Amino acid sequence: MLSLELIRQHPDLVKAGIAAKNEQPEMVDEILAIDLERRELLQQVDSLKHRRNEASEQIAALKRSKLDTSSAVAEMKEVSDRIAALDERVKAVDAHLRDLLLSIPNLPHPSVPIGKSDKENTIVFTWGDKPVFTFTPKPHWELGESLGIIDSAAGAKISGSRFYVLRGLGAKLERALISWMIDVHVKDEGYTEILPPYLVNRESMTGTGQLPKFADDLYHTDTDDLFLDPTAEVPVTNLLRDEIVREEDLPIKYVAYTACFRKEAGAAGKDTRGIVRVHQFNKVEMVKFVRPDTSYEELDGLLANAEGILRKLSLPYHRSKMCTGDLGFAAAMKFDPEVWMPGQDRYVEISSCSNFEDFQARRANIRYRTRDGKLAFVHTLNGSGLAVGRTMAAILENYQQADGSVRVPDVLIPYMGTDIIR
RNA sequence: GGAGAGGUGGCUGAGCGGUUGAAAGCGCCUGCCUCGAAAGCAGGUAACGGGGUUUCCUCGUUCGUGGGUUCAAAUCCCACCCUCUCCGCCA
Repeated sequence: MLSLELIRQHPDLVKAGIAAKNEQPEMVDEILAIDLERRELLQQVDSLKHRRNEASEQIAALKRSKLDTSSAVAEMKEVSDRIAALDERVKAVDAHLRDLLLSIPNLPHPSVPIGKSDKENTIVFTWGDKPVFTFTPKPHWELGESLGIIDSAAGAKISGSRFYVLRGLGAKLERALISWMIDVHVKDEGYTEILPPYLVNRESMTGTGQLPKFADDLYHTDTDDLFLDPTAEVPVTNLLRDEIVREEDLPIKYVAYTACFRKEAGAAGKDTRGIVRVHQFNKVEMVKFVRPDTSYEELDGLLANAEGILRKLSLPYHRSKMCTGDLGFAAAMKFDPEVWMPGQDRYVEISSCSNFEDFQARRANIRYRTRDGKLAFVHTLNGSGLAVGRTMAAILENYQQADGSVRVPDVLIPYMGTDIIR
């Protein structure tokens, strides 16, 4: 959510930012009109309420001196009726204004390159040497099937398309990755581990920005109006919703594993093979709450933490910087580390690290008290560290051998109890 | 699922139709004291929104949420949500 004050004072700047995200800048004019109407209504109703408050005191005084109050009471009854009518209009206008404000995207940071789509993202740098094979490397779905560790047919039977079953060392590798990633972030990088609920309420989804605009991508329970997490970002960020933290407690750094559930509504026909685009996947997510003046520094740290996992696994990757058109709804700046998949001859997004500045903090009302006693919104950031299913796919493709077996990366051997999957 | 208790400021917790934006305590801030600190003493300390002569003044709203009664609601009534205790069920 943007501050109304910013929209009032710099409407053109806000419009430009919205346009850069390929959204509708006309919303700004609508907001300004409604804001004006709201303020006019408030002036009327507030002065009536002032009168009512004064009259109430007079009536109380009359009663105390046992005098007649009937004429004053009759007059105030009329005033109260007018207040009720105006209050109803204020309520409607407030709701409309709030709906509009919740539908406005965050503004891109001024340094983010303008661009229409992911085609205009830029590669910041590339790390690692691509593995050299004496044979044609296979995609992970072929390896997974021949090794008997990824079973897409079983997933389709028991759930539907875009579901899969892991078996044996495949299941163990997934579990090993989750444990190891969390251990790295906790032991080496100072994050606190969180294991949150997978089902969250409407307020939480609104707080991080999934609602109201992206309901189509979410799984929803009709009986009690709960939503399945599309990412641990949602429950973990909302951990501090409506809270006030102390400045000296910032930054607060959480890491959480959850399963993630996404309808992939707009992805028909895309990535239909393998396990890179599915309705349920595992992810280890890092979430930070920081002082506003430090948030871009903290974004660098977050990227280093996400990419550290790739480096420890010796997986080649590059860092992609999102242009304005590919930032998404809530981010002011975003980088996607993308891992090399030799079996598919392409890079695949494996993490996404964003600074939301105060956009989520405003929606979720997450504040901190400064050392001189004032209240201010924190900045929030999050990044995958990493998407676990895609990490497994990258390991299979990068560590495969001529006979179809897969070496286990060194750091995972203690977690796997073996150095080879065959 | 059944029975009961309860949701009040940064925190604990009083209040149960009008003088309560809300006692008291804790915390925090300022001053005195001190070489400095602690203790002690004195004072201050909610958020959000509107208006203005915009380091301040003023008005309004807010006591879980939403309705209702009333000239007037933290206080009375209704519904819902949440927490705690006990019972039932259950991994």
